[in-house]
Amino acid sequence: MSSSRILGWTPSSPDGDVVDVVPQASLQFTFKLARSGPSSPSMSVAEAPSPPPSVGVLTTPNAQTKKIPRPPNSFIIFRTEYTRLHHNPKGTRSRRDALRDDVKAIASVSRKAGDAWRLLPPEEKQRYQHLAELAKEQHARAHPNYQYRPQRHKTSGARRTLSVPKRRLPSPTLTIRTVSDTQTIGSSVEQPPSSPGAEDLPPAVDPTVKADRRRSSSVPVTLGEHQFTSAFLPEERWERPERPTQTKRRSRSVTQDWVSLAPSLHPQESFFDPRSPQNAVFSQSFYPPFLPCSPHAHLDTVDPSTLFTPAQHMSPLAAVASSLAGWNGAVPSPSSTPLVAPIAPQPMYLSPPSWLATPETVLAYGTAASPCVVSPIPLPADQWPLDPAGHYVFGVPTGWDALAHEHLKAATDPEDYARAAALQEYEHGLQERVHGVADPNADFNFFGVELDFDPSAELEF
DNA sequence: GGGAATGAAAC
DNA sequence: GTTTCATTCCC
Repeated sequence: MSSSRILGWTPSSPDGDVVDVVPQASLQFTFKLARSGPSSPSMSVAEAPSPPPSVGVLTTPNAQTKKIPRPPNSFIIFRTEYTRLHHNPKGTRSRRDALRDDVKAIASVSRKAGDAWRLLPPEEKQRYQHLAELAKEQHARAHPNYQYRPQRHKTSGARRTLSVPKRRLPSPTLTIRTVSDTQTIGSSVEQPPSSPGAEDLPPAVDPTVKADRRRSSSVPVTLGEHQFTSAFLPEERWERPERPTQTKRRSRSVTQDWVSLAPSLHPQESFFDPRSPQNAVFSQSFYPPFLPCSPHAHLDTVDPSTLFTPAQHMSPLAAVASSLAGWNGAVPSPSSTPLVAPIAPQPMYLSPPSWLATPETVLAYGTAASPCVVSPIPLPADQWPLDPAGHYVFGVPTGWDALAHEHLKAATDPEDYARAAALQEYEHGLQERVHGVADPNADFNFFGVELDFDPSAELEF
């Protein structure tokens, strides 16, 4: 049984940590940490992209003030995601968009986020609450002695003598129906959720007359916008990548039309507990359907360089997988490139800032030659969660994937779909590589593998 | 730097 | 019940 080495990097250990990849018989991919490793010669912190933005628990205590921020609550997480999706940085938006934004500027982001939050279906809210709980637990792990101590009697406090919430509206009585209730949806149904990817609500005008901000019943209900009820995206909205011909397939995978995967793509409860990774359950429904073939096929039509832009969403799973497989996204000639091709060392840009990381979410910055640089952000490595065997767990908390799914849905550019599909393809392709055959029933969102090969030998680590 | 949102936690 | 603060954009 061999073990390959993965160089880990964390902010707390700029020199890097050597992580031993320990092949196990289980369907888990675990890392065991050794704290004495040298940093990769081909990967320095300076080369690495900036760590993704944090969501409270991920924030590093300011080195100057050493103030430990509070863990974010569910709404804060939601709002962060909301603004990330709705924010159009000045300078990158079109004149038309800028004009539209100026008009919309009446309502603040927080206001709109609040509206969206109130209209969020309970099940989606629950997910954010779950994320908040996760953040809280992780926060507690990272800061065992932390205690919230709000500073009273600050200058700003005197101003709020009335402490009347400026705009706390009663929760509207909503009838939120999901797609499964399609048959009963009628004119009295409210607009489905304004989850982060959903459409903006009309801006608030006068707080005194906004007690009921429910949409008019005349607003047509848009099906398929529910985060967890649209495993498949509407054809009219999404342009699926053309299915490559079988001749493009170089893997040994079984032939599997994506349509036949449909029954397995349905909303389901998902969770990931690093303390019991064997019980991890992941849902396939977070991603749109994809074509079970090599990603290279899709790269025919998608500029590989765009796969690694900050706007791209790549699962940490895929990132690590890519690194292990020696694929950095640059596939100049798909027709002549084997499924997994050794690629000249070069920095990979695998840190889309849209990705949210938790200690359980391993982000990878890597190169083809230096396996990959693993970064749990920014929890110190010695505080990573351990599985019962003392290994560091590599996994993807589903909640964050759900957010990623929102990103995908928010993207109206069909190319985004293609990119996502290509990345998903890659995970699938790597699974093929590892297993020899892609399991159509496998959850490709969770890359659980049996390491029955020696990656260090094959990839010359 | 204040305001905006909601929720958790401390007073 | 009241206040602070977590995030992050806008003004």
